[in-house]
Order: sequence, then C-alpha cells, then structure tokens
Amino acid sequence: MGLDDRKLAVLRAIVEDYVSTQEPVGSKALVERHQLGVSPATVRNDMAVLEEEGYIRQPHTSAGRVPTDRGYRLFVDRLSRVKPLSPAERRAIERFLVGAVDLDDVVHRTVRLLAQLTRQVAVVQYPSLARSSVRHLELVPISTTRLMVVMIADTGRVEQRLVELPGPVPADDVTDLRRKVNEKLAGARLSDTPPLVQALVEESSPKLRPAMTTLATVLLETLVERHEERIALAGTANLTRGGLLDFQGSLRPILEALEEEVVLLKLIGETEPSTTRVLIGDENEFDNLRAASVVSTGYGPGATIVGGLGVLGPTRMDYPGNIATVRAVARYVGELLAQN
Amino acid sequence: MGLDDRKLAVLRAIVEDYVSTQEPVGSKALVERHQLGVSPATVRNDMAVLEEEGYIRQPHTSAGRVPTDRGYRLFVDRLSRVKPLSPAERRAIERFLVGAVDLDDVVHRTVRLLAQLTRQVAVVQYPSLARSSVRHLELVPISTTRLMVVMIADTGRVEQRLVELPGPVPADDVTDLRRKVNEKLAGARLSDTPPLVQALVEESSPKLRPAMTTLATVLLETLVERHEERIALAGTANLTRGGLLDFQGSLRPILEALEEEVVLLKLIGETEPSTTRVLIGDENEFDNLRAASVVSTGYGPGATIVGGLGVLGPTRMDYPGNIATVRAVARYVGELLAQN
DNA sequence: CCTGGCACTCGACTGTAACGAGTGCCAGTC
DNA sequence: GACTGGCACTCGTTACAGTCGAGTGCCAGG
Repeated sequence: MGLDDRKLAVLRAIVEDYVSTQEPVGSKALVERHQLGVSPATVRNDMAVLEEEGYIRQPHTSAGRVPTDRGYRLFVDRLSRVKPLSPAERRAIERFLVGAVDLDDVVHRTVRLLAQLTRQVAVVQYPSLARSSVRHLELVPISTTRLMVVMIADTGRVEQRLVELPGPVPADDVTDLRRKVNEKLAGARLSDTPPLVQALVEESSPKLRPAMTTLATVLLETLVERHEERIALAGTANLTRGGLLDFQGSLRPILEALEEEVVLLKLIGETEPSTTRVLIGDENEFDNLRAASVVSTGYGPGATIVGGLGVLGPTRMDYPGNIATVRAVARYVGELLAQN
Repeated sequence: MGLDDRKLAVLRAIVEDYVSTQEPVGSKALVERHQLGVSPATVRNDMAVLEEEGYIRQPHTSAGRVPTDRGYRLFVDRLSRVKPLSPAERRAIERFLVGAVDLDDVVHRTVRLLAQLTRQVAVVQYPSLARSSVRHLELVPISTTRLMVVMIADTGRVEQRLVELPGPVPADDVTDLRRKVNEKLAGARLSDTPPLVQALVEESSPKLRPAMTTLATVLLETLVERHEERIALAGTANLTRGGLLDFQGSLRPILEALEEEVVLLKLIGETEPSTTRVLIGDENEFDNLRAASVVSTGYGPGATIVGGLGVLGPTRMDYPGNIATVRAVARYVGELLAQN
C-alpha cells in the first residue's frame, strides 16, 4: 500500500517516458534518463510493487513496463502539475479566435484550434439551449399557411423551424402572434418556457387560437423536448498519429463513437461546475472508447456554464499539457461569448 | 488495342470478383466463378493483353490480377449497368427521410442514410447560397447598437450574423431598414445582390445612411464574398472496413482531406448539370485521395441543382451499386426540397 | 484461335537458431 | 533494513532456410 516518494517518482518517470516514446520503459533506461539516484535493481523492486498495486503492467514477460489506466489516474491526480502554456500557444489562441463573426464561426475556430494545439481529436458543444434564454422569437411568413419560426438565444444560437399552420393567417395576425409570443417568452430560460407557452395558448383570442396552438406545439417540440444539442468535431486525422499502436490497431470503434452525438455529449457535456474532467480508458462508460481518454471542461460567459468542450485521444496522452490547453481555450471562448 | 467482347467480359469479371473478395483474382478462379466458356489458359492470354493495355496489374509476379484505376474507369464507363435498388433500399430511403422537420434535419438524415446504404463515407453539401434566392431578411435588435441579421433563403437555409452599428438606431428606424432591405432584396438570387445592396445604400435617407452602410457591408461580406458553404459528413468509420488493405494501410491522408471543407466541396460540389460524376483514384486532383474514389451528383428541387452529395470510398468499391444509391437519394432529397 | 501441359516465380508460411532487452532473485555491502 | 551488483532466465524480435502452392508464361498440338 505504502507508495513512498521514490516509487511515485518512478511511476511519474514511467508515464512521462512512455508518453513521449510510446515504448515500454525498462529499469535501465529509466535511471539513465531521470536522476533517480538509485540503481536499476532498486527501480526494478519498486516496479514490482507498482505492478502488484496495479499501476503498471508488462505487455510481455521480457518487456519494459507500461502504465495502466489506474497508473495514469494516479499520475493525473497526484503526480502532475498543470503545464503553463507557452507564449506561442497563448498567441495562437488569440490569433485564432479573434475575428470570429458569429457563433458558428466561434465554434468552428475553437474546435480546430483545440485539435491543432493538442494534436488530438477536439470536440466542442454549441451553447446548450437548455441553458440559454430566449432573446427574441421571429415569425416570418413563408406563405399564407406557412411560418418560419426563428428563435434567437442569448448565447448567440439561432434555431429555426418551419410551421405548417392549420389555415391561412393574415399578415396582421402574424404581427399579433409575434408580439404576444415575444412579450411572454423573451428573456425566459428555455427550460422555463413550457408553462408560459401553455399560458399563451389559453390566453389567446379565439381568432388566433388555432394558429397559436400549432405554434405552441412546434415551440415545445423543437426548443424543449428535442433538446437540440449540437456538436462540432475536428482533428480525427490525429487518431492516426502513433501509427496504430494506440487503440490496439483499430480506429473502428473510436470513429463509430465519434459519429454518435449522444456519446460525444455525454463525454464533454458540462455537468459539474467548471472543474476540468479527465476520463481515462475504462473509466469511460462506452465500450468503444475504453482505449481512449477524454479531457473536458465547461465554458461560458463569466461564471456560468453554457456548454462543454474537450479533447479525446489515446490513454497515452500528454495529460498536463492537454488539461492546460483545454482550460485555456475554454476561458478564451468564455470571454469571447461574454463580449456578445 | 482491340479489346474484343471476351476480354471485356474478363475485365468485368475481374473487377466484380476483386470488389467482392478483395483479393487478386487468378485465371482459374475466374473461369470457375463465371461462365466464360473458355479455359484458364485462354483467360491468361486475355489477361496478358489487358495488363499490357494498363487495365489490370499484378501486385507481384506470382499473384492474380487487380484492376488499375484505368480498369475501373473502363468498367464504369462501358461494362456496368446501374443496379436497380432493392425494395428494401427504397423503403429505407423513404422511412429515413420522412419526418424531417427542417433543413438541418434533412441534411443530417440524408448523409447518415447515404453512409448506411453504401457503407462508405457520405458527404452532403447544404444547398449552396450562391444558387439560392433571398426569401426574407429579418433584422432583430439585440441592443440599440446591435442588430442580428437573419437571412432566410428559398432553399430553407437560414444564415445569421451580428452587426455592430456605428451608432444607436431607434426601433422605428430598424423597421424602416427592414422594409427597405426586403423590398429590394426579397426574391433576388444571392449572386445578383451586390448591385442591389449598393443601390440600397445610395437610395437611403441621410438619417438611415450610416446604419445602412454598415448593414450593406455585412450583407455583402457574409452572403456573397465568403461563399458560406456548408457540408455534412458521415460514415467515416466505414473507412476501416476492409481492414487497412484499402488505402495502403494509412487512413491519415484520407481523414485529413475529409477535414478540409474546401476539398470536399471540390469533390462533390455540383458543377455540370445533373449527371452523376465518378472520380477514380488518381483522376482525383488531391494527392491525399489518390487511393480513393468518389461518386457524386447534384440535387435540387425539380430540375435545378442547388447542391451536391456523394460518397467516398476505396477505389475497390461497388460502383454500380453506389451510383444507383447516390442517384436515388439525390432524387428523393430533391423531391423533399420541392415540397417546401 | 483455343487448349492442355509444363517449367518457373515468388509470396506465404513454418521451423530453427541467435540475439538482446528486460526481468526476478539472491547474496553481499553500507 | 535498504540498496546494489551479478546472474540465470524469459521471451519477443530478427534472420535464414526450406517447403508449399497459387498463379503465371510459353509452347506444341488440335
């Protein structure tokens, strides 16, 4: 049980070497590369203990050691300091994000930036509707019986939906509808809208009622029930880095998982406050991703969190570096959103 | 030069066998599986000719033959009939596309459907703005000096952009702006708007002029210059089918190419009328994709083309099947768009 | 022009042997 | 008691030789 300081140092050294060389690390190479002040034999004894405790393992009998998921966990929790970003990285972040013209642009730039800086797969969730408020609802007549509903959220998201009205509605009535809907809903959190929408229908004049009812159905359906989350992805080519050694030779399961929005949302969707989350290997709930690790965090203007972002890569990744980058990017994005 | 009917039949047989087995095909196996009515020796002679002409090649001296890009080309052009879709496939298409609620939904469903049916990577271009007309422009005040411009195109696309006004603009003026802008631009093709926008500025009253000028700049920039094309992608996991044999062992270049919207646009972006395009291996202009083939076609409501869609896979793909599927899906999507 | 036969090529697979990185253990030292 | 040097051992990797067999090209004969 007792892991003294040196054993921890050995574990740290193993993780660092393995991450950078991608090869099982032996006792001799270890003492050469790190100033541990002891002989290989001693390191071997320590390794034996570490292996017993499940922090490292041998791929085969006569090979060096490789960290286990548990070993990475200990490393992340107790053995690593978050690396400060290099000035070059800071500059890259600013340069990349300055000049974004709308939310789509911000999200796209962010996800590419993350992929580039971390050389991993990057995932960015669009600001969640559930955590947004209605800024404005616009009703645009497409024909006499068709309406395009456009909702603009305070987070910058814009959602639209075509509504098939039960009968023709004159332009004046549309204006009425628009005013009523905005009076009631503007400023409300999306999650609080259902009763308000309900009230809208009940309070509406008999003339507007049929149209309002249809409209209400669509609003509830689109904005609340079908929690319309969006995700942007970049850097999948980075999965091929480390030439098939990571991910035990098959990208298949990973690529499949990355196609499922639901999976990605669970991975990087914001949950707790603003703490950075690290999921290592099989800590992950999806079988397809048991060979991968995820570093993610929430972002948002100021202290509130409106969405999540993160990176996904082999368990053998540079945790301190990636954690630092993910955090920094999240902070910048938050500031950017706060400006709008 | 003279490739008689039997030689062509041999080539067709080679392509079909190789596509289905993924293994070089020899003369003996060929006569066994296809009723060619001649002996292996004869087939061998034909093969020698086909090889001389560059339609097939031997991976190594004592192996069977494999089609070259040129061989596939001949196959596609002269030796294959487009396979009719199975009823199951037709049903799948309908089931998949019915119930789409908006353009995003249509595009997402389409790309997934294509990926699933062809078991390849599917790419769908959103209806191109350049080929759309303005249906309505909405100006939503966000604050006294900020406006959200929302453009709704006849193809269902909705683009938005935040505008920073040079000074505060009262609500009434926004109404004015909205009316003027719509009077001028509604119904116009996006590509025809620049002079109209210019006229708007010139014709505007001194009071509205500063705001209109800013607005005009943004409109031109967003809607015309930055030809804001969008692309949806699905089925990347299908690249791992055929276990690294296709794509000479590295998905790297393919994944990289798929991340570049520009590349994808060039690949499946509509160009000529509605003909289906097939790009085989090195016919492709991108080095990264010289091991891949692309089948693509345009789609749109009625006869007009508003965007492209297609699939990308190994040169060793089922061309007749994929061509049929791509065409069928494009037709269905076109019908769907025509309804809106 | 097609066919059967035959010699030839060459990759895939198998078995053996040498190599060496890395280990575990143990006896000895500080 | 903790560390160290030494040593026997394991086992994956590499190299090499030999066999097998699919597939070929060529040729003589129908």
